[in-house]
Amino acid sequence: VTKIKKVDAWATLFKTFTRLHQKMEDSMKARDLPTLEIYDVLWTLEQATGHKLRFSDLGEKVYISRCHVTRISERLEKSGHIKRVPCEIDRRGVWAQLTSSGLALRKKMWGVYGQLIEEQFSSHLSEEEHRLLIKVLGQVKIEY
Amino acid sequence: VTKIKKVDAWATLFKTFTRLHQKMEDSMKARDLPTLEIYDVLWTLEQATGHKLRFSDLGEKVYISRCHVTRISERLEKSGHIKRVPCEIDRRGVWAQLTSSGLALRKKMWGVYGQLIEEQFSSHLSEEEHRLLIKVLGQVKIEY
DNA sequence: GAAGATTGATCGTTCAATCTTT
DNA sequence: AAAGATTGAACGATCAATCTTC
Repeated sequence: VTKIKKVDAWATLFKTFTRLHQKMEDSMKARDLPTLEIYDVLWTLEQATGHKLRFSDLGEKVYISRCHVTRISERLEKSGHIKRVPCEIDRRGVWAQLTSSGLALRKKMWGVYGQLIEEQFSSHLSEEEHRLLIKVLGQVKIEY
Repeated sequence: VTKIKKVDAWATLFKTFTRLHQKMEDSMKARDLPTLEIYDVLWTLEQATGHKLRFSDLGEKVYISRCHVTRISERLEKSGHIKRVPCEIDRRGVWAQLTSSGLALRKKMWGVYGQLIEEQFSSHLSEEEHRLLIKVLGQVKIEY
């Protein structure tokens, strides 16, 4: 058993993820589809009750800042994939409401994204290895 | 043994890495240090023979585009961390030459970065788990 | 005063076009 | 013509300041 450097595990994680992610973004763009970040936003809205979330909640779920949520929502509204709806309960807030066009886009994106995950990632791993990854990476809790 | 969804492994990888990375970038910025991408550039130059690489080679090693290399090098030269040296053998090319100030910055960054890797990542994993991650993630070969 | 969201300004990244050398 | 690098323009992200509502 040879002694390993712990930092090599981090380096491997860094490089593997970064290149995989880059490759997927490239493939999405090549098909004129939005980024995976946008996919995350659409998917998060779809899962929410009523297909809507307040900007602040949306931002927390997908880990992006307030003004970034505003800017992304701006574009998504322009393209008709969400609608901004004033929040009646708390008039400071704004709902991001997924439209049927937004739902369709999410599904269309999944057609490509899901295939990329299979081809570029899952196909290289056994079921046991999938399980292991979930377990090991799940142990990593970020401390603030 | 419960059946798992393969996509959950990808989702875990995605979220864990993204948040870890974000947290580290925040910590670097909080100490007025450059991004991890810049760290990668400096470290790659330091490892190269003569502490220098042509822009095109540098770009390939750190997986960034030509014009991105130009822009980053522009800033690194302004701050004195690299020098642009015309390539004599092939006059189309330009060397990025690490300066002593650049080397010092790389080391200073490592003081923080190395600690972050330990605190936020390695400390949550056993040695065996480190080894496993390297093996499993190493199997993932990106296809173009 | 604090929380939610927006805006103008700034900064960094990316695209397409360009220039030089091979 | 192709490879290496650069540049202006467009685009996207981020910061600080602002506005409204709680």
